Amino acid sequence: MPDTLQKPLRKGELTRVSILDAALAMASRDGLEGLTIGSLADRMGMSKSGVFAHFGSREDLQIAVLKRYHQQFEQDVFDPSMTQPRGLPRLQSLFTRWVERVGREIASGCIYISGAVEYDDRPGPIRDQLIDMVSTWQQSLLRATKQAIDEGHLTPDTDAAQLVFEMYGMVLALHHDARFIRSPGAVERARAGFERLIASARR
Amino acid sequence: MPDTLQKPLRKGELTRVSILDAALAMASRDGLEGLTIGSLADRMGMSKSGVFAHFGSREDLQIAVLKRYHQQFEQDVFDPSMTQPRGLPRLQSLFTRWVERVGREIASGCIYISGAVEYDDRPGPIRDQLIDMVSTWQQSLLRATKQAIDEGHLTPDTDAAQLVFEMYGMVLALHHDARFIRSPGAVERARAGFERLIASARR
DNA sequence: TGCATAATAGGACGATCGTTCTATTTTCTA
DNA sequence: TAGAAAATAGAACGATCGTCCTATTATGCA
Repeated sequence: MPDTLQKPLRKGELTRVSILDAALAMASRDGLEGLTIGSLADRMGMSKSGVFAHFGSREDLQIAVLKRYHQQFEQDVFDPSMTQPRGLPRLQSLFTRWVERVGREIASGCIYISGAVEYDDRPGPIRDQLIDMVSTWQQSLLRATKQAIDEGHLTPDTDAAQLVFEMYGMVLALHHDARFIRSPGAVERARAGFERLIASARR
Repeated sequence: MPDTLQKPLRKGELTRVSILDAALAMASRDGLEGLTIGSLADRMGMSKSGVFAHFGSREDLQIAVLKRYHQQFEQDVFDPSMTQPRGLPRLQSLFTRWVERVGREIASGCIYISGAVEYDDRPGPIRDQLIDMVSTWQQSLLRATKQAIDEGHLTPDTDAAQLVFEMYGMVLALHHDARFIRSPGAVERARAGFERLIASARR
């Protein structure tokens, strides 16, 4: 094996990751646009320029945060669901894990959702990156839904894209009610809505 | 009638309203937090201090924008629906007018929805005001749904709060897909979702 | 253990923000 | 129409932002 990917393991690489984790936590709470190098430096106990040096620009930092969130999301929601049998079980796993994650994120917030509002009218690399990630996730849901139809778990006349639309709405409503309104029971409502949605497409 | 409410009709009052309209348009596009006195002054062809003088502070301006949005929302969605017979017709009118409005707002954006994300973790008077307005709207939907049950248009075992939760999710998904993803047909999906939702609660 | 290099600190920059102060112009009224 | 009051302009303030430049400290390899 040629040593194309050498192992740097330099100290700087470690602090870069820990900065990224702090930035992810802050961006989850205050939004990607609320992420500021000064406050990030305070949180890290570093100087502004010390933090800045790890990323070429604030925009590069924001994109790095986005990629890290995506990576954690896939690892937490997507990957384990792929071990489930294709069709309805896999689709249910995707949704359940998604809802559980957003439920856990109530105190911090989902960057896919907050980012969609922050960048719906702000063109640039961050918006492009975000749309790419969210679209990928929606495509995964769509694929799993179509497979559930192919496997005969859902009726053949099921509108897969419509079902994904409503699934997404369920999670958006969960995020809205739990995080903004702070009304309890939103996780259960999202689950119940999904059950009803599947039930009406099953037979 | 005592002249408790005299008619000032001063010029300042007129420009205040036109500033407010410009501010509403800008806040719809860029969010309430993106609203800036400098850019607002540019748009109005006025000086910063000239604009500022009409509102005691930026926060007061933001709250004024919020109240104006609320007023237009009620006038556009709520009020005309109240002329419909109570029960399902009224509920359908509320949802349809809501969806139509958000559909029209694709180029600008709904402040209730963007504000929910902007202020889900930002305490203060703006958040309080926003929660008050959104809660009022949700209560209106809940009341109309309960009336539809009472009138026998929906089955007695219908979970009204759950139905409102899913209605809200449908509009959030519409806003998300239309404004962020820019995928066409979201308005039709929201309508179709509502139809299915009502159909399953009808018999 | 020395030394090149990576990592970080400190300070300064221009820009933009909300806000305040004062001066000037416009509007309304007696 | 003169004069008080309202509306607006202009400039300056302190704060914060991202970014750049330079000096200092820490790291890791020969």
